[in-house]
Amino acid sequence: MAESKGVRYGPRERMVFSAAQLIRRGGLAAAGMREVAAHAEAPRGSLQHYFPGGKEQLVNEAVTWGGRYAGRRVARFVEGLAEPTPGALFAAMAGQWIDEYTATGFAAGCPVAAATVDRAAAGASTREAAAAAFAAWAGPVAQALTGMGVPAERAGALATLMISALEGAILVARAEQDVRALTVVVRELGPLLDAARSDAAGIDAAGSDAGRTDVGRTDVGRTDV
Amino acid sequence: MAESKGVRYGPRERMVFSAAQLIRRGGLAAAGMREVAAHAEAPRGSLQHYFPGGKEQLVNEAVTWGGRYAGRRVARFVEGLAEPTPGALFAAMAGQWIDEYTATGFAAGCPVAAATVDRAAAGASTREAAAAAFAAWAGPVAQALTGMGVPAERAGALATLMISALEGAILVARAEQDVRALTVVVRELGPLLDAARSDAAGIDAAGSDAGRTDVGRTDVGRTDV
DNA sequence: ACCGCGTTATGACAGGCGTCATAGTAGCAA
DNA sequence: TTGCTACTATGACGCCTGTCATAACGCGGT
Repeated sequence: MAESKGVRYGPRERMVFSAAQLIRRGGLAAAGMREVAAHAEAPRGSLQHYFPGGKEQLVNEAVTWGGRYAGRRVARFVEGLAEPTPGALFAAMAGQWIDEYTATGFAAGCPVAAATVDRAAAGASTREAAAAAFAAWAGPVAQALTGMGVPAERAGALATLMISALEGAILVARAEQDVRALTVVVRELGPLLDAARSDAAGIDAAGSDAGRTDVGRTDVGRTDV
Repeated sequence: MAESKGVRYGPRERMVFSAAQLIRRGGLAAAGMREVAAHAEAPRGSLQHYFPGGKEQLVNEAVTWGGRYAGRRVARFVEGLAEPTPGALFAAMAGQWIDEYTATGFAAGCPVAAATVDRAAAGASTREAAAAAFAAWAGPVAQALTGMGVPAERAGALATLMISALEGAILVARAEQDVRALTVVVRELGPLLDAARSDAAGIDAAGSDAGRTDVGRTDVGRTDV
């Protein structure tokens, strides 16, 4: 995104991208090889050329891409925040999903989650790709938290909490076809996250709008996943 | 589970049960009709007899069963808690998964999550079954929270938060093949949940072991899902 | 004996899947 | 031109899926 060069993405990248999209919508079963090529407007014959490892390779690259994308977004979110607090970052992360769901419906979820659900039991390589994707996502989050004053030894745990709550809320939201779960976790988790800053002593009790996190549109970055 | 009557489950129930098990492991694609019958040791010909609605009906019943099972477990957890606090309930819920994963590995996840990931975009009926399953789970949780002193208007939100965080942590745990995410969400969320009790004023700041939640084995109920 | 009904058995069907073999095209290099 | 390489095209293979049609079984009722 915004790679700024005028290059059209090549067929290989488009197929990885399309695979991620289709996985987002209906799991691994919905991402048939023929359908991926069609969705990417790429020649079917290129599949065995670019992905000699077959579907497993394609899926793994799609999952890896998803993790890297999420990680890159975190940095964007941070620099787009008016008041950089942990709760505000979490609100921005969830806000991306809220925006997508309200704008275009609840058709798609997280590709890493789908790959985990469908392949965690079998195939070690895809499971490892999913774990790496979560790590590539949690890393920037934890780093951002430390930058906001959260003690380093706590940042990793809070990053895991944020990602877990977000993934779960995405699931519930898709099932309910309602962003309620997403707004709820943002509202309930915001104060906890903000209170984790080491310089935020004494503001953990109800009051204090200092690190107040709003639930709503974020307008940070693009939602063109 | 402990239905106490000596009746063996009929083939119909066994097939629903087996479908849920297989979905837990590899998503809807891993729950083929023939395989469900084999896993349930039920005659293949009974499938079209008991489930004239085809796979969709079977899956929906499996998802519904999963939701009801989770809801029933909540009541068991509550009555098994030494000190009934919201954080302790959450620890017990996550503890069931920690126990299963440490004992038998990370092969299986939540069937409702898998069904949501695989069918939320298509097929409205399965998506509705998933939403109903989450509701059948969140209801008892919210009720238990109010019984612990959480204001009624907050209990629903906290139940959603608990379920979301748990579902997400299950995902991350399976990807990482490590219960870390589960223990982390329990530890980080416990104080927040306990502080939500209306009679818990002033104990939200670091100290107070009153509602301390331990992460670890729970030994509450069976894990025979 | 006979019927009726709930249940099971079995095989076939069409369709989709991932994979592969094989041939073909385009473009650059010498 | 010739040759080499990167990429594309196409059809077929075997396998598995969900579904259906059809027949048979078992057993209680009368």
